[in-house]
Amino acid sequence: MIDIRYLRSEPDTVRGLMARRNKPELLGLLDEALGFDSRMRDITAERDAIRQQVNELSKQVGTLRRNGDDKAAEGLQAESRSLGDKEQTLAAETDEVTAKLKDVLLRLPNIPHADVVVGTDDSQNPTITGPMNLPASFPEHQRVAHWDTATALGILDNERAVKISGAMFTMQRGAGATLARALCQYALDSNADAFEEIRPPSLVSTATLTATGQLPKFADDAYSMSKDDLWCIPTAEAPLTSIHAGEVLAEADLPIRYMAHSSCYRREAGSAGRDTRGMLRSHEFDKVEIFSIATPEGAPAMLIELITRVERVIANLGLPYRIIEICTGDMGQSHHRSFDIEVYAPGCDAWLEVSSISWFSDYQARRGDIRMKRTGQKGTEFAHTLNASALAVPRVWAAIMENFRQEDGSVAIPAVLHPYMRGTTVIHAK
RNA sequence: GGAAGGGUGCCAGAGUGGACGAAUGGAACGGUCUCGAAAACCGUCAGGGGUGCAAGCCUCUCGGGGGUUCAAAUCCCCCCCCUUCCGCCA
Repeated sequence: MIDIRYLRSEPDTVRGLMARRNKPELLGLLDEALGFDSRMRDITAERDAIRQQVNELSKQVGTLRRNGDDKAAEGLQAESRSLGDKEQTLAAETDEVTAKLKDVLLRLPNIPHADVVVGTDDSQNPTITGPMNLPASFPEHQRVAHWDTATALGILDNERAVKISGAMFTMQRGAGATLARALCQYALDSNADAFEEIRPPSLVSTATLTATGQLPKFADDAYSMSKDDLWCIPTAEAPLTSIHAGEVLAEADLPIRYMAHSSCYRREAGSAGRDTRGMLRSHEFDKVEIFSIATPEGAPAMLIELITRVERVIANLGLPYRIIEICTGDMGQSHHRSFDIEVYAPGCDAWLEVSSISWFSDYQARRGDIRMKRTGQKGTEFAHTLNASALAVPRVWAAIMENFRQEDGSVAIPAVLHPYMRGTTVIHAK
């Protein structure tokens, strides 16, 4: 959520920053929020004034009763009772307007950082690093789609995955399955120097998915279990963020660094039929996420740290990659500033998004009520959250199949993964 | 899933309708004392919302939500969570 007090005190600044997202309807939402807020404060003030009178009368009733003056007490009770009726009407209206305001605020996206490049869509995302490791040209034997290579090697069996679960599910076998797991282990080990490993729940509550921003607006994208009011996590970001929901953290304990490997579940409601072959898009995939809660002033440095860490993980695999910044028109709902790392896949002839590194400012913290207390100061403020996919398995797996395919159709495994491959350094057909 | 007992501030813990946003103890922080520390003593010590230049004032919050009442931590209802026992189970 954005800060309603910020919007209230500097509406034009917020309008200006939000306009950079190039979504005109957002300005209407801002005005709606301002309207509800103004109304809410008016009736709250009125309601509280009546409550004050009721509280005072009740105190007097108590005193009169104790002194045995029941007749006077009854008079005051009657007076208080009629005030109570008025209070109830106002309270009902307050609740209604508050709910409306909250609904608008939950749907409003985050305010982009002032340095984010303005654009309308992903075609305007600037490349800020690279391309790195990109050869001038690729030999023919690398111009083969990973699904063909992997199916021929017997390490990808999507046909049976579809039989088991339906369209857009994948299944790796043998060295292919080992490779998927090796990538996770490698990504975790690469960040274990500073990040505490977490094994969070994969099924989470509505509140948890609301904190990170998936709900209420993107409910169709998530799998839900209506019997139990639980949701399958689309990313470990959700449970990691809510670890400290409702807590007040000491400034001295920040930044907090967590990492987690999890399966991720996505309905891909808007993209049925797209990227249906191979490993580019599926309903269930594995990912290692790195996550941090930082102070507002510590957040920019943490963003750099996350980018640096993810870049190192990808670069050490030897894959061609580039880093792009997400422009205002392409930014996600919760993002304050965001970067993607893409790897090049010569077989598909496409840049594949394999990691997203994001700074959420206090947007998620406000939704999840994650606060911090400054050393030696009174009061609290919202912390900042940031996260990055350290490694999303399927597309990296696919890029390895295409970049390291050899003339005989086998695939060489990057050296950094060898420790996790049970001795396999090249995947040959069985 | 069934039964019983619980959920109060940073922690422990009192509070069963009115003087309670909450006794008492501990912790923490500030101070006095001290060369310094300990002890002792004094003080501070919840968060949200509204309002105000500010000091302050008002309001809400005792797991969550509803209800009864002039008045609820306290009475009633629903839900959640924790503990123990039983059942089931990898």
